Amino acid sequence: MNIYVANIPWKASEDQLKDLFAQYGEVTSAKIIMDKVTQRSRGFGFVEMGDDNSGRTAIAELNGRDFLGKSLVVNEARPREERPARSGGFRRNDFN
DNA sequence: GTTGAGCGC
Repeated sequence: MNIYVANIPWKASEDQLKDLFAQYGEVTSAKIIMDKVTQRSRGFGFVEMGDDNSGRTAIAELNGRDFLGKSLVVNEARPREERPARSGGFRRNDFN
């Protein structure tokens, strides 16, 4: 279950985020997105949970909840940009 | 040492 977490305070770390979600289920991995150049916290991150049910529970319980003084925004994450290597599949002009 | 809408490489 991929979960998108926004409105994260800049003082928060991945461990705190993982610990926060671990209360509602097994957290496979927690990651806070940092800036590419300055490596500073962008204020949002992603949490992956083992159980989809626990993930939904964590979303329902942590969405809008206070976290280090900021109101968290928790939602289901969108599928990441897939990195097409050399997938022998369809091409965009195969319709011709 | 700063900032606060938004989706990661």
